[in-house]
Amino acid sequence: MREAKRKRLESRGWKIGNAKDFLNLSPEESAFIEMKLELAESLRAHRERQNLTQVELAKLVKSSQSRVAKMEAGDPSVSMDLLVRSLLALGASKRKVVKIISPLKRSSAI
Amino acid sequence: MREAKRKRLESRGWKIGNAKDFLNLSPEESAFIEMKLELAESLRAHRERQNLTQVELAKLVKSSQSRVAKMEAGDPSVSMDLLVRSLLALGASKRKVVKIISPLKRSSAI
DNA sequence: TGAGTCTATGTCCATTCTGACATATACTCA
DNA sequence: TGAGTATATGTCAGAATGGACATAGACTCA
Repeated sequence: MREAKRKRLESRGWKIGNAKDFLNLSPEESAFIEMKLELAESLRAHRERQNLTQVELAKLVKSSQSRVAKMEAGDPSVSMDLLVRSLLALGASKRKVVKIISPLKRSSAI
Repeated sequence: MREAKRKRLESRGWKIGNAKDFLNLSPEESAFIEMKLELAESLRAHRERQNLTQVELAKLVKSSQSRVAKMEAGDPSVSMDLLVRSLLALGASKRKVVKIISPLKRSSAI
């Protein structure tokens, strides 16, 4: 719990300041964290783009809302595997932007 | 042990034939496996280009020869995290790695 | 032939990650 | 106000993955 919290804070630090040497991280470690954060942001962006809630995405990837929240928060407890899998699931998802437009044209939206 | 072997064979199958529906894998699962195999190949390529043995690479990434062998073999027991970390440790650029694992950019799905 | 080197495979136990649950916060709307 | 909905955070038991070890196979060289 100590370590977990520290790591989470570190991630946040990266997200905001993006300082090179925020803490004693090797270049590879930094690159790895940055990649995970990019995936996390991308995940949120794509989810919102498709007007899905975290609960819906969770169902889509057979996970839970809380884990989706952690994915998007760049929580250190989520693996790159899970992030990538989720992105793939979102990409393959055929549920579209229908929700907003549906009153006008029902169902036609792809 | 049963399941593990099955998955390993599947991976091999993909590597060779790259048949779409070799076994009942969803498109996302297939894409994910293919990504891991690309990372695995890339890892071996990088290592060999630098004339390192598996033992030396293992030392570099604080792992063991057997695990390196499994990484390069695309064994299902190795995570994408480990593959990416190892590639970065070998000096692969973040950009290059992202190119392999960033799903939605390459598959055009939104 | 046999020793040396490199890689592959199986197994074990410890560490890490995951889904699920509980709970809290924030926002909207009536 | 309070109910409804969406997201955030903590926790934990079980699943997935990790390093290490043993061992086998393939190859070279003397």
